[in-house]
Amino acid sequence: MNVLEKIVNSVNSFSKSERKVADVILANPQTTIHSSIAALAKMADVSEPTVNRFCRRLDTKGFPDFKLHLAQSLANGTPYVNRHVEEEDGPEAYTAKIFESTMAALDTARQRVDINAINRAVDVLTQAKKISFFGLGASASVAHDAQNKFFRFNVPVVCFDDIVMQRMSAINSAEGDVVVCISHTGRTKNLCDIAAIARENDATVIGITAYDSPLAKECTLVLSLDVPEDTDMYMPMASRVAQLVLIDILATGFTLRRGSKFRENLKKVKDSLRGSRFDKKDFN
Amino acid sequence: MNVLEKIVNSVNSFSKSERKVADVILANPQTTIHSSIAALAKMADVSEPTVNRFCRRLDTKGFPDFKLHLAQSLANGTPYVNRHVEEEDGPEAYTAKIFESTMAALDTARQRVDINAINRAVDVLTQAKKISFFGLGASASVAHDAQNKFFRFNVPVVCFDDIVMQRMSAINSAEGDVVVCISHTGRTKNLCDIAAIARENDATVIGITAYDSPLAKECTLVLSLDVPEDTDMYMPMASRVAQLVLIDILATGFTLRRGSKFRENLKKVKDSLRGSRFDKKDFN
DNA sequence: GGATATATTGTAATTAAATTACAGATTGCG
DNA sequence: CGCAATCTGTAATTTAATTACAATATATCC
Repeated sequence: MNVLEKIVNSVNSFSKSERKVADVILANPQTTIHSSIAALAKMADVSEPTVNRFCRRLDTKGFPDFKLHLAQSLANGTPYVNRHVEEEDGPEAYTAKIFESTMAALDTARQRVDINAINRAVDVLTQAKKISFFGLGASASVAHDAQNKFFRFNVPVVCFDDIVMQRMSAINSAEGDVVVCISHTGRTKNLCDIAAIARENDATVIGITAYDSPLAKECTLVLSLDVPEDTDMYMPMASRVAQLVLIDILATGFTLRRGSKFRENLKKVKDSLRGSRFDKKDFN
Repeated sequence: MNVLEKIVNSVNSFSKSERKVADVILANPQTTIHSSIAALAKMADVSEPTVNRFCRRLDTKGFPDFKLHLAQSLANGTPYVNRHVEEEDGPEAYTAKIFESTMAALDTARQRVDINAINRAVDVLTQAKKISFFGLGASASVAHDAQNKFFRFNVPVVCFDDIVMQRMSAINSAEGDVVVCISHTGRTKNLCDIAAIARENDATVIGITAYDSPLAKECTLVLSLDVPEDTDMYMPMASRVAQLVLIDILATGFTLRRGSKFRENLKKVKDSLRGSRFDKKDFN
């Protein structure tokens, strides 16, 4: 385990002086790895053996060994152990924290995601006559993104962020159509309705939502992410990124399933954009 | 630069004995970081001062410092390798690869992002009379997401993914207004026009785009991400995720700047959603 | 080709750093 | 309040790293 995390986790088992050492190290991990035990002891206002004991308590052989571990932790990219943004964080701190917590969220998402479900979802999508992406509020932008990606596959794709349009679209769905409902909580009533309506009309409903949620119950197939969300900010952040990555995965699975000649189709779409863009070289 | 790479690169400038040291280190880097200078000297069959001189030649302060650098290189070398999806990948493989390459992209984005620019952007946003988010195609969903986040701050926020609406909105902008233009390549002609128009009308234009692009040239302030994009798939993936995280960061900076009482405002917005949702406990 | 200069390497001495042993201080508990 | 257990610091010791210098090898020039 990462030494920095270890320090934070075992803060309780430290003695008073050891905690002083921990505080100094956590406050300036970068300087610590370039300090001698004497310098660190002075900074923490403790004696040198105390620092040494601190190192040993963390299952390292001594101070030099501890510095080695610390250096590796820092390189690994976890300077800010506490990944939650706090009131007094400066731009440097909150930027790092948000990047890191997002990466951490993606990491857990990767571990928890159900590959089988993904495979079945790709199956269903490749066979779809029409694909609809529905999301409300925060999840609407994810739906838009999905539309943008699947649209390139030359498949009928629809995306609505308006309840009424979604409803009409759901009522008009038929067998062979696939409806993808996106909601982090899975507790948005309107979206549950949409899922139910679509199913009643024989569409296959894929839910990108929390497992065991009301929405999940209405779906044919559930893709759950279960990302830990920092609710302090009252804004969905990591969950939405994870949803986007999931969309990427579905789109990738789609193209792979369709085979190589299909990929030329994608290139055509991309090339079509050329006219609307400045050339890569000759501007300034 | 990575010490290991440095060793490989400067192999030519080493003397005979120094090369012996280099060989031993490259052969067992892991044991090296846990060895004393004496042990390493013995392994390489050279004297201790030779090892020390070797370390100095690599711009380190001495042997302990060298070990520190080496430890960091080793940790840095194996986070998540940027792995490209291949034709024959199964669901398990491409799922893992996409997660990992996204995480890798976020990692480089974090390292390259300009904290100062972020801070200034937050500055500008907190003082804005009106905030507009503009994106086209793939970047439209990022703009939507931004709108969704900043909307909660009770600031006038506007978001258009339609060129005509963007144009009209840009023309109507005035001093104190902030226009955020989002484009991965920064070469979308229409968006460059929008940026120019907005600036002519005294708005502050923030570009979330490639550094040194035509769009960047039209902006007051550029937030560049420079994420390596896997163009094999002909779909923007990692770049969009990075953009989203950047929006998260700006939004977070915004709330922090506004202070704690402001955060209650966010809670109110969130609570307002309650009526549209199923209760957390009593369904099934 | 040999003599001198230059660079390289090693030995031994020195210095710096880390660790240990032990004593004094503090805290908790009866 | 006093004893025991746990911390903490001082000083001694050990270990590791560095420096100074000498010896050796290598290159250069006449």
